[in-house]
Amino acid sequence: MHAIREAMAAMHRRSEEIPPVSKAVESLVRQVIAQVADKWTMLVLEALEEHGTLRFTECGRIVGGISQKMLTKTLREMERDGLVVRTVHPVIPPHVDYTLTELGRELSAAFCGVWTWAETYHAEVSAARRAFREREEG
Amino acid sequence: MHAIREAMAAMHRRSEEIPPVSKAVESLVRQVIAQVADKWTMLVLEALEEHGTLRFTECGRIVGGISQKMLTKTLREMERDGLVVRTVHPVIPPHVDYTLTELGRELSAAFCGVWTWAETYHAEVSAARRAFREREEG
DNA sequence: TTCGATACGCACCAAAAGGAGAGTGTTGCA
DNA sequence: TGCAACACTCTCCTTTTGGTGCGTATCGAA
Repeated sequence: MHAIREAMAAMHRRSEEIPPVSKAVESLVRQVIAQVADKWTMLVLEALEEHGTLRFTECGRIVGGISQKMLTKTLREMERDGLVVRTVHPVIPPHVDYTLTELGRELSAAFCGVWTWAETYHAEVSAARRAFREREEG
Repeated sequence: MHAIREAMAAMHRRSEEIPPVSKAVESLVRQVIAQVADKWTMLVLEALEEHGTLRFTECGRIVGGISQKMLTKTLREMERDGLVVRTVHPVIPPHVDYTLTELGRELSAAFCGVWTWAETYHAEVSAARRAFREREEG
């Protein structure tokens, strides 16, 4: 799992010089993570995974609590990163739909663990928060 | 995996009325996800998972590129949510260290899939971005 | 003739995220 | 006397995130 960091650490041990190519890959992985580890991205990903192909408004309704602006932005970024395909049907009124790519489905599967964690442990998190607040106050 | 949503959908089908208790759980899961699906949280989680117990400055160095302010904030929130334990050794100069709890280790394991995805597919994401840009421009 | 349907774009604004740099408190060492 | 060490905190500032509401295109239906 942490092959890149380990390789970098080994190189670091050998020469104190981290070659720029590894740094580039590191930063790319980080950038991808930062992009993708986003609330709306996760929610849209899950909506598409569950419902297959969705239209714009439909997607927004299923995700819930997202503004049109953020939905547009999130979907555009996901399209740019190759997670969804956007298909425009040139009819009136306009009809656009979104489907996960294989890459998107893979990411969705990867996030599955985090969803499971949240569903399993949300009570523990709540308890921890209460305990923390009491420690702070009392 | 999507037990809550499915249960809610079923209830919705039956009565058009979603009971407040399920809504509360839903929103809690969402809140936990939103909190935890954060760039710095993921990075700190990984640093602690790999290195075990870490001190403040050490943790910041390993994560890399994080300001003291954000490191403090992230660690406090993780402590509040029961992901890390903060131990203060009352010596001079001060010595504070951070360790993952069981809950934190579980979350780290859950995120493992996302790290693997990023390491596996970052080249595909880059390619998709290039293609997207070319489509936009050309 | 005007309204509704769809998938946005745009402008304006508030709030939060995040960075840089200075300050703090105590002790041991030079 | 004065600096270094650590783990912060505080202030000031810029950037990003996110919300609201209005505009737009076109056609069919009322």
